[in-house]
Amino acid sequence: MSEQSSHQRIILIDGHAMAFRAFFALPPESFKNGQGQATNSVYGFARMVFNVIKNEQPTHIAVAFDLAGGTFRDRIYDQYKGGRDATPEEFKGQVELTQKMLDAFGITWYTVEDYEADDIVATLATTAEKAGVEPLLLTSDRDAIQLVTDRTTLLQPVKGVTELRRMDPSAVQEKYLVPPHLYPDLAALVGESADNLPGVPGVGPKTAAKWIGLYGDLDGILEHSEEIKGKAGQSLRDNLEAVRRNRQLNEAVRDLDLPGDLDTCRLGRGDLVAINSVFDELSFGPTIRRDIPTALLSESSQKEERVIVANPELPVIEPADGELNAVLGEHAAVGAVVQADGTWAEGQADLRALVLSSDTASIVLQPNELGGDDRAALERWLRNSVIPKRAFSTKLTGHLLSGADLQVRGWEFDLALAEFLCRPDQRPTDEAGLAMRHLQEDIAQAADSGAQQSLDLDGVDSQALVRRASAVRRMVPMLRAELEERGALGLLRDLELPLAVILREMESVGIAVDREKLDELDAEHERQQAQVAEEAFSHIGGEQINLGSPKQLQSVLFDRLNMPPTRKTKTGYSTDAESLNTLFAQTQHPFLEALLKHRDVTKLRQIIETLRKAVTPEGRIHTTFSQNAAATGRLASSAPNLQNIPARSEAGRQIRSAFRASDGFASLMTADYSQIEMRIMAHLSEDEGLISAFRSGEDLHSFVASQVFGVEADEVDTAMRSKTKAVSYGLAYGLSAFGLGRQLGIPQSEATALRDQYFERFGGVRDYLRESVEEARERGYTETILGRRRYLPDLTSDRRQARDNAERVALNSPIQGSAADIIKLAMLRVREGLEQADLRSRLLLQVHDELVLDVAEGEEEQVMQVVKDGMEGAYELSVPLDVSVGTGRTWLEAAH
DNA sequence: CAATTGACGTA
DNA sequence: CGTACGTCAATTGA
Repeated sequence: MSEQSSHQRIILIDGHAMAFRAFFALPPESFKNGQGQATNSVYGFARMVFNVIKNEQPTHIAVAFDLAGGTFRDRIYDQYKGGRDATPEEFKGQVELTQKMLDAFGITWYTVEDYEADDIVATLATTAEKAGVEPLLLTSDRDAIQLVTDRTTLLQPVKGVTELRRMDPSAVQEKYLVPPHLYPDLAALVGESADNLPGVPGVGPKTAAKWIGLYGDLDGILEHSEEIKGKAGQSLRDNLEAVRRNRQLNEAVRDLDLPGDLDTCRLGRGDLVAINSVFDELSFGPTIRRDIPTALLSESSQKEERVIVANPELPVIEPADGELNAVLGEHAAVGAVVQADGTWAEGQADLRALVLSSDTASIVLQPNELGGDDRAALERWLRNSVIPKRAFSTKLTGHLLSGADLQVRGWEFDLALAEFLCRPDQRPTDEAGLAMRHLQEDIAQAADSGAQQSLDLDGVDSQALVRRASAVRRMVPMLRAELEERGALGLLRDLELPLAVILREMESVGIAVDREKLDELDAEHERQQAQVAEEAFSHIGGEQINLGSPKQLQSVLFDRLNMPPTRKTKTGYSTDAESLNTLFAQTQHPFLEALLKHRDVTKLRQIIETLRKAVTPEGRIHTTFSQNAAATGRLASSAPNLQNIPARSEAGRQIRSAFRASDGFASLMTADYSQIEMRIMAHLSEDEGLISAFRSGEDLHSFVASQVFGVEADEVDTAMRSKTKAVSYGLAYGLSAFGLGRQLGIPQSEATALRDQYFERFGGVRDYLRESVEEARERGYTETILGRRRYLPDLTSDRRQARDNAERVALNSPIQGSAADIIKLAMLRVREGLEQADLRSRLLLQVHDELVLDVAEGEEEQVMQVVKDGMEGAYELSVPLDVSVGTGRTWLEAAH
């Protein structure tokens, strides 16, 4: 690490001045925590800290605050800093929060009774200079200008708190017309309105600077005040006392007695657990959560690390080499790099470099360039399941290594998953996305900077890779501690981590697709789309509007055809399917029918098109499963999403016939849980009625309906059944009587009655729902059967809307989340069962309550057994888990 | 050109 | 004014 010298640098921040600026830089109404406390200033402060650390790479940092109550300056001049506007209501409390946040950051802050923040800054700057540490002052207070020297630089905020101007002695001279040490002299003459210090009337910076030029300094001017001619001279003589007072007040105190020494201010004492808990309290979002640790735990605050670059000629992973063996053998993190955009080019991503990082050194290597012995050593190391491996994303890293024909065993920690288990509502920790963004930045950066001081690995900055890998390594213990605190370590180790391996395989295998079938479907829908569009145009006078434009539709429907207004949206009236149906019921206008049909066909065609584009040359589609996208713990599928392939409409379902068993396999198998969420509801609520409904083995909704309506099972008609079904599922979603009524097209009063009737028979459900929300409110989180938590601070919000929403989430999360837990367990069991029985059949997809598999010739019976057992026995509820299985040539045929 | 919005597919 | 997602096209805004 050649560029890093032993140069030390301290950032000194005037806390009050900057907190106040931050307050005005960001709108308080957009930054509120769960208690309604404004946090905009705190947020701005955090961003400022991040920026300044990132840009200046300091080794030390400290913040100084004023104390309430006066200082010695007030005793000298009772109008000092008078006449200021009252502190804005929303600023109150934010300084204390900022201080609390700084504690979590491990940043030392000071207050000194009777003195101002500026005096603290002056003292620290003086001390630092003496110790050979370069001070950088971050304050908007002009009193700090006097502190600038050739070793001390002032960072003056220009706009907000992140846009800073560097003020060194020559910059001060240029802007203020005097050198820094004379600025207080000038300010004494000119006055300082911020401190309510009036200067000499008629004397501005130019005159003051001229005088200083003539007489050397303020003392010289005062000595020769009688000689100064003109109006300004007289004005000076009339205000000598004020000038002397100003000068006395604006002199910074440089010799305060502060606790600790410079080392107290050293950067790198942050505590991730504390940081996150304080961010929770502040309701801060994902960006700052990601940024702050990188700054506070950055390389500059750590001891230097040796970097070993392994090239073909360097035999660095030979186990005989004691030191390097230790590097690889001990707790290493693994980092990896991919070349392009991570899409499935020929089914494989392209690994360009791999970083192995330990506490003592990092090794950068290019696995594909490695010589035979080294390559073999690397393979052995990666395959050894006893050696724990960690990565930011084990799934992504696994893909990359697999692309280089390297197999990994012994994954022990995954930062992205750990982070997700701690903060499931924090959205953008999409592992691939985040890693990719970083990598692309690296690549772009490497391309930009022609001069490379670090080794260039095909345009990838090896230093950046090392920084990332060691960041991962250092973050692991912190996240682990946090997981432990939240009781989620087992969830990571026993569920998510092994699942990541399975998902990697599923993504890598992909699912076979019948391309001709897709082409066929596409052609058919294209034809239909054109036909229906013509039909639609014919009903509005032949005008060829864009049927996909809500805006154009609005003008046709509501302006030209004068149809009654529908539900309001941000941009006008809604034209969604429900609104159009309502309009059709009112107007019988044939255009609406054609439009709805056109929507249908267009949607299907889009889906088909998306799928067609996703088919690889090998005739397969590889989705990506995210383990950290859905806050309930469900998986999400993307690029393309294979969890929303049409199933409800007949036309849509045909798309499923394009998914087929792979070559060399006999059939596709689908296996799904029936009513898993209602079963979980029965389990969690311990409602006897619901439990016996499941144990009876009869149709659930009919059984429940017969209870609710008090009729025999064979007297339940379809209307009763569907109403009951709507109530059942509505309950799990926190549905209101209003919503239920709308859904069923019955008056709200009737919906209320229906729900009451339901609760009369299933009182346990009502009690459970009520109690579970209350418990969540007290604890601050909901929990699934496996202890997966979801934190819901809004349950105690005083904003109705936010609270109601959180309550619905609290009702649903344990149910949806427990279902997700169960099918994840099932996937581990199925995968294990297939391996144990030495079967070739393989998992392909998971669709929340359904698994899809490739079944090899002759394995159908065995696979069915493994899958059924694996799923049904995944978790023991107080009701049985029922799984139905189907097989067929295509996904459509396999459905049941 | 990137971000947002409306609409709609799934469980 | 029912939970959880991802994707598309049109639109908006920098």
